[in-house]
Amino acid sequence: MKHETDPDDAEPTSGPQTAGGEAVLRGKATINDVARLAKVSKKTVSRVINESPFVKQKTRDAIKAVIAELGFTPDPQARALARRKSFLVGLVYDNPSPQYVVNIQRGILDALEGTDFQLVLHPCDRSKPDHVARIQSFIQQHKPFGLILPPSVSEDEPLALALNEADVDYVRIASVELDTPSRMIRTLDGDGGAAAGRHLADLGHRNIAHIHGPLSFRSTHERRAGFERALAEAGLVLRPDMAVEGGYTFEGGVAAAEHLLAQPHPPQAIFAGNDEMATGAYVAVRRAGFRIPEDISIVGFDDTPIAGRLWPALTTVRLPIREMGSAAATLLLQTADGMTTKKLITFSPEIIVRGSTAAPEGTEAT
Amino acid sequence: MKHETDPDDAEPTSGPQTAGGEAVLRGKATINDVARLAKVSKKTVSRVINESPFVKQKTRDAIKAVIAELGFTPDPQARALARRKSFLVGLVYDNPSPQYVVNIQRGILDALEGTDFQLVLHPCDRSKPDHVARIQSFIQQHKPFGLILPPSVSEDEPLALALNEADVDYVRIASVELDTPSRMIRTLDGDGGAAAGRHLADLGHRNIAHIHGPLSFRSTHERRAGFERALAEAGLVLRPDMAVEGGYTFEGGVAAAEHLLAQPHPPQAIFAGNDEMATGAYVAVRRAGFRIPEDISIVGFDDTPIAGRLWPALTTVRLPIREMGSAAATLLLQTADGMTTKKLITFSPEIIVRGSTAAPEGTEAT
DNA sequence: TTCGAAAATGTCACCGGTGTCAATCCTAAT
DNA sequence: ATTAGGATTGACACCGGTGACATTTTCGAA
Repeated sequence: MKHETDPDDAEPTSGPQTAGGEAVLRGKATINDVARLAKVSKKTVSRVINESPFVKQKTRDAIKAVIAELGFTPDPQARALARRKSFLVGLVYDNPSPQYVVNIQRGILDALEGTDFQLVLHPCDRSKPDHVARIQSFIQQHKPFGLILPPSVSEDEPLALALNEADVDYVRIASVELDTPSRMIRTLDGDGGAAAGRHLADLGHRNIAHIHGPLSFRSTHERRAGFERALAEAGLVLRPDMAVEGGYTFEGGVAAAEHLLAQPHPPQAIFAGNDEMATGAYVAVRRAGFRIPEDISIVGFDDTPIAGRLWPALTTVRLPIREMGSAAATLLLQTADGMTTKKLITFSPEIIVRGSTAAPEGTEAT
Repeated sequence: MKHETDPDDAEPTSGPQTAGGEAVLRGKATINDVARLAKVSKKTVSRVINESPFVKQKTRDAIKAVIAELGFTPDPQARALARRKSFLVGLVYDNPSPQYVVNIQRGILDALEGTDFQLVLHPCDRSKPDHVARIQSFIQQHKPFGLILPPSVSEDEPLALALNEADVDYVRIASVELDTPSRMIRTLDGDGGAAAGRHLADLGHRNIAHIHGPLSFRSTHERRAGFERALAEAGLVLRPDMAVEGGYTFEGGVAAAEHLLAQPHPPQAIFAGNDEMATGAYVAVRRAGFRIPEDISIVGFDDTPIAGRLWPALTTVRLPIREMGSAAATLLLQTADGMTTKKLITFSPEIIVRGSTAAPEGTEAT
């Protein structure tokens, strides 16, 4: 005697006790309850849940009504087991800037809201030799529906290769086309760098320095290349001794700026590859006794929250990070709908002029 | 004829094809593979996986050897289905300070590293009337192993009540004992506020203002109470017009500080309830043309990364947020080990004196 | 009216574990 | 040598869905 195969199963017999008659949300209804009440097989219910087109409209409506009445929601674990695919979206990151990560998270969460998917965090350390293996084992165990890879993880080609082998979808967020093809969110970092360069050149600066990120980040090169291009268009060049690495970190920014200021001809303006380093530059510049922007102009990149919190507020190149995260998640979920339409979404940076840049003293802007 | 009950099942017969003889990591071994090779029932393997004490040492060793050889890891989804409990730890938050959240995340991830658990993010909006229901439905669907509730979600008593009904474990991070009993991480925010007050009083400030958080946060009251206590010990009082709310946000901090500076007797020092608001105070103070710390001293609370990035660096009350997150996760996982030892872990804040505070002009510190 | 292919629905095993309870194995006590 | 009772281990159903494939409807064409 399993379930009662009684004749009167037309009544909402068993299942959660229906006291008066109102729908019951207690104890969680299962697909079996729905099937019984709708008098169809659980497979058909399953079809309705999964939006299969092979269900007669009338049947579908009836089942949906029962689902609504019971407040039924399919069990993610059971589905995951049967499908060999969970409802988790993994964010795999290794990024020195916490602000960047939070915003990506927010964007992803925006897109995931209302879906069956959940965001799981999976930080990694690319400097460890086994980082790819760790991610592989994460995938093998948890079978995430997909992964989102922001920089610099997105630029990890060995990882991409491994991911292609493994059975996961993923969307990468990066500033360039990458070797391994995949769906991606692309940012035109070069344009951003160019905008920064143009802005400073337009203000009349001639002696401009650049603090860039780690050479292992593609964005480092993109931003610098765009920047140099703009300088060139203004008839300027980035002197080798005016380009210093700052590791995309605050501390790196401080050190790099100190180095620049110690030069025989300190720069009038500094373009930092991200806001963190720009913030570091603020500190170094102040420590050295210079004023911002009167003595030295500073431009950042990313427009993370700190940019607006500094004094004076930081002129920076805005990247719509949250929107990018959201777009990445949306792209990833498209597969779920079956329609794999877009494969690449491009975002353009935009310069946000605030208080940290001005024409050099005794000069007028162009 | 289910499994082959053949005589020669001593050989590693089926399972993943053992080509030469080396262990196979492909295609993920299951508990059945392990059971077959170890010549025991899958239930016994299950016992070993779950550290059941009722397995003979010899059997256990043999099974462990097979597990190692096969590189077997149990499937979280299958376990979750059978146990009606997933391996997810949910972080439910609604906190205006992103820095706080990131650090909690980091701490949790530190503790979860190496365990079978994954961290899923579950932001919520306490101002929405259905926020408790949403969390309930999240729990019902995903059956998280446990939740971690930082402020201000931790102070949500209706939520706590609902959680007690539901079948979830949770650890709260808060600054006071709460009505509903539960395991928790507690911070002595009062002591922190007192440290800030003492520091400013010791420097010789007499006219001290306070920008506090939303009244709906317990920490707001704790911090203020401690602060006032310290002032009282120094023979000072916090005048009502010198206490303004700043919503724990940057913008709120700016507005609150502007309000304070517009008073007939602007304060010589400001204690902000968190670093975000302190950062806002920096901006307002500068806009008004005052210097920090020469004209006005500022103290923050939390010691989030921005504190060290400001110029001058912010004197603040440090809360070991990351460690707290880690402790919360550890507390949560204790249940997993069966031994529910500690129920409360207390962290004490500590004042970090940096460049934003100094004796008022023309005065010497005590 | 009849027939065949497409449309709709159902059957049944299985995903990879765990819970319950029965069966078997030991070991010390009789 | 027996035997009771705890220590181990196994059998089997089940968690709540999905996949592959079989079966039944449905409906236009012959």
